[in-house]
Amino acid sequence: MTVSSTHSASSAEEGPKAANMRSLSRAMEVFAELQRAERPQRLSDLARTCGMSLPTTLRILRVLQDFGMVSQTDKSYRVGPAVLPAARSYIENDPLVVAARPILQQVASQTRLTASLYTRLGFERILVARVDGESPLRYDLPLGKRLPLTVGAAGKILLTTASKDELEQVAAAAVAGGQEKDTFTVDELRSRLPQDGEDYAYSEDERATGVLSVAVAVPNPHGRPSESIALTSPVESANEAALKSGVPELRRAAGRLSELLQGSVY
Amino acid sequence: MTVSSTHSASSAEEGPKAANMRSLSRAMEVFAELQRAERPQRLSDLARTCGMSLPTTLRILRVLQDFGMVSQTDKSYRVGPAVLPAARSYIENDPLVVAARPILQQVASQTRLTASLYTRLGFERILVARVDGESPLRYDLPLGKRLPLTVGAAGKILLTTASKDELEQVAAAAVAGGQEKDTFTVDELRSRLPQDGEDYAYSEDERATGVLSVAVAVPNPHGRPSESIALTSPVESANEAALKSGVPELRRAAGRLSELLQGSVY
DNA sequence: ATTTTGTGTTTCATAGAATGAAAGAACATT
DNA sequence: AATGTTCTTTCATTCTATGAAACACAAAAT
Repeated sequence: MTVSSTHSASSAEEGPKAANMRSLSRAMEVFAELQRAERPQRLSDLARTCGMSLPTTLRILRVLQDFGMVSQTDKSYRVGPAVLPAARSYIENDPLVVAARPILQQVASQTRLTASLYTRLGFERILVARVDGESPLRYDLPLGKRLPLTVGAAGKILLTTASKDELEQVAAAAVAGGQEKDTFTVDELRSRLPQDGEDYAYSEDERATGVLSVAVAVPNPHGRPSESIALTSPVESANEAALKSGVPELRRAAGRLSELLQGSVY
Repeated sequence: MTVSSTHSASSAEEGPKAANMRSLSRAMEVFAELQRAERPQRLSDLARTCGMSLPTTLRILRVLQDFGMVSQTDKSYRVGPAVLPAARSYIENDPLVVAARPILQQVASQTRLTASLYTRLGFERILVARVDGESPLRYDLPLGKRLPLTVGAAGKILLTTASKDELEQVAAAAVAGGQEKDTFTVDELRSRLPQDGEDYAYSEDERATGVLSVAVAVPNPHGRPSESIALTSPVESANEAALKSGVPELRRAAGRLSELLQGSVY
């Protein structure tokens, strides 16, 4: 029963990184940097940003390219097409995501709101499934979008059980990531989080203006949940009370999903 | 001006693999195997299938897990959520895919058929963009789907410039992948491909029954195209003539996309 | 043309990381 | 409990990953 995710901080700076598999770790950093960059990168850029030598970076890119994880045109590298089948595989085969879809569907139709499943990754959360309610939130499907933990109901609820130490890391990461201003403190973060005793989080105009949201965590055997489900609505079509009335429904859904994390099943 | 993709064969068997970065190559094989499996895998399964020792496999999984490329629940491993942001990054930032969208849109609206962009990956092709015409082909969005090269217009057109040697590899891979029967020969494959002089391929009931398709390749500086665009329709709403009348439009679209592969642009 | 500056690529000796055998823990099954 | 299986850790050895340096190439500057 493990759902761990160590992943030491590190963005541009040096991360004390996991001891093992240096070359693989570095390769993943290059890959991550390619995503972060959002545009084709030259070899020398990548080498500098990732803090490794040109030959090493080149060798990494060549192998990743062999597997389609990286593409090259002329002298510039970018994320390659192999990530698409990988994502498809995740969406279609991940037991939690697969199980979540009908459950979200049910929640959405009962509440008539948009229901989403997030999973934590490092110091962010990722939208991994969504079923729209009556008033969809956006035109594009934001599946796979990286969102902060510190903002928005579905992020905050994942932090309620975090240790002081971890909150500090989260706060630091948020500042480093530019999502919070430099003066952001752990106390300020903690004040946003649900009070003890509350098992849901609420947000209003937090992550996006005009958007209301409630979220509950999906319990797992560790007591450190890494998934949350949320109800979201544009401010025009719902109010705080309407959203909060969906909380019991959310709780039930979370409970059902939680069973999948107990291990026993698969 | 390089768009290479060496990627020595290898599925379950030993591939003479690229000499470099053994650990990284092996890690990518584990990752590929996780996708192929389509269900959570145990450590020992992965080690056996990939032909590596348990400790090595374990170490690889741990690192991949740190980066979210792999998830673990209990004793079983699966593809992790980090692939979603990666795929998103690809779709939103890859210059070719980004440029293709409006072009496919135009083709689709002019022909009223579904227009798709495929890219070759190893001995398969992957759907990387699609714009539906009047009669959409399916309910689900098959983005990232792996499809054979040997079947379907968009696959075959990518093989027209292939060397005899490469065709042999393709044929062998198709047999090994179970998409073709054991007796499948290079000549049989070649007979499916467009005649010399034709720059488009046509297929009918090939990859899927009731589906017609024409495709052209997107030329690149090597003369070994790895992208193709296709028009597709269910048999009920179009016939061969209707599809083929879209070929000029496809050619123009391919020409525009081709410019992006000339390198000079970025 | 010639130099300069900035890249990318290859080579090579060395350090140190990746490796598998073996031993040791956890489990599961009998 | 006892057996068999799978997972995990340790550790000595090997071979791979590494960066310096030399080389190649291109673009810009002189």
